[in-house]
Amino acid sequence: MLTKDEMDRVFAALSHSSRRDMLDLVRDKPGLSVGELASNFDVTRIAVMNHLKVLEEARLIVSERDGRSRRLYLNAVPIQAIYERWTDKFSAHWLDRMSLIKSAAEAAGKDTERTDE
Amino acid sequence: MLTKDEMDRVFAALSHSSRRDMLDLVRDKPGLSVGELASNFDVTRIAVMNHLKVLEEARLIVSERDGRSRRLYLNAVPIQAIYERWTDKFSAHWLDRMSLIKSAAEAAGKDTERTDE
DNA sequence: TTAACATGTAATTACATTATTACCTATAGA
DNA sequence: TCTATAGGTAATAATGTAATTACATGTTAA
Repeated sequence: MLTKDEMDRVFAALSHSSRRDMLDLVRDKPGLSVGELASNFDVTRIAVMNHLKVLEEARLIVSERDGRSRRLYLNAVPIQAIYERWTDKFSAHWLDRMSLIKSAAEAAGKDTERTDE
Repeated sequence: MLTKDEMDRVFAALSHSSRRDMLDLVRDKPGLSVGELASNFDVTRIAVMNHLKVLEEARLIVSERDGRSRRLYLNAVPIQAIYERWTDKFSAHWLDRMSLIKSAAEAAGKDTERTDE
């Protein structure tokens, strides 16, 4: 279980699409270096490092030094915690109420580009 | 499945802790009015409405008019989509690599205050 | 119709995040 | 050593988000 503060950091980290992309890349190439990671983005290496810092402070990415480079890895623990938050706290209720919610959505005409997804 | 743009809106909406709290409240009292929701927060009603707008644009909350008030409901669909993203795209890999990731984290000494060696 | 109420919009200000340039540190290998 | 390389830090500019006050719209009930 994460503290409220850790939860804040994880959600803040996930709120930027480049950072979500970074998680995808590190997942696909565990042990990727900072430079290799940065080469996948249009922004500067420094911008990527700033994002990396946010991800590391949220503990979504962990790293180990390897000579003059640094190897990056995904850390699943915070994601597991979020998964548990949603499933335990939300989904258990939400699933029970799915039909109510869906009908409410349709009645409100807010969900109308596609009435069925 | 959500578009990249819809995904952006959902993560952005979830990034603010007041908005996550609002989801909890609406889940617990489906059909809650805007004013009732606002009474749970220290900020102004307008600030709450701004948050509400973000949540509605992310389709995490839907609403129906009821006379001069508005009833709010949770919409589980975007959460389901995220859940599927993480589980299909991330967790399947992450779970396979848990031990690798954990040992990497410990080697880097980034994941715990305790240096267990 | 009118008063009170519930909600909504606009414009502004304060604050936080993102991306940049310039500079600094540490390592591998000729 | 010296130099190219990989990474890291600091300060700042540009952009985006959050919260506010003031005003506007629409609904109920007397």
